[in-house]
Amino acid sequence: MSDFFNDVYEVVKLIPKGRVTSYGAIGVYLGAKRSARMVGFALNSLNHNAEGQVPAHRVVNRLGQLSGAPAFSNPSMAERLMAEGIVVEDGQIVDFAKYFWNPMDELSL
DNA sequence: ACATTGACGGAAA
DNA sequence: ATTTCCGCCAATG
Repeated sequence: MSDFFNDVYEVVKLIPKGRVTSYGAIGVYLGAKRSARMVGFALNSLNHNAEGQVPAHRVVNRLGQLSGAPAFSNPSMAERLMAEGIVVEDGQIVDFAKYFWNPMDELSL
C-alpha cells in the first residue's frame, strides 16, 4: 500500500469538493516533482479499476486544462467540476488558481 | 527481456 | 518571448 499509485489515490481522495489540484502538485507532495506523468498514469489506471472511489476528475494539469477529460464520460469531467461550482470553459478551468488545492498546503502545512 | 508510451512539468536552446 | 527536449517510474506491447 505504499506504491506511488496508491499514494496518489489517497491525496486525490483528500481533495475537498469544489477544489482541484494538478498532477505536478501531487508529484511534488509525494517527493517526486518530476513524476507528474506517473500521477496521471496512476489515475489512468485508476479509471479502469475504481473511478468511483477516487475523484480523479478534480485533478487537472497545471494549466487547469481537463487533460483527462476524455477518460471521463457520463457526465464529462467538465460537467462534474461545474457541478461542484467550478467554472469550466472550453475544457479549461476559469480562475484555476482560485480553485487550486495544494496538498502540501493543506496536508503538510 | 527490451523498447515505447503515458491524464505532465520544468529546464534548456 | 516561444519551441523543443529531457526527466520520472511503471505498465503495456
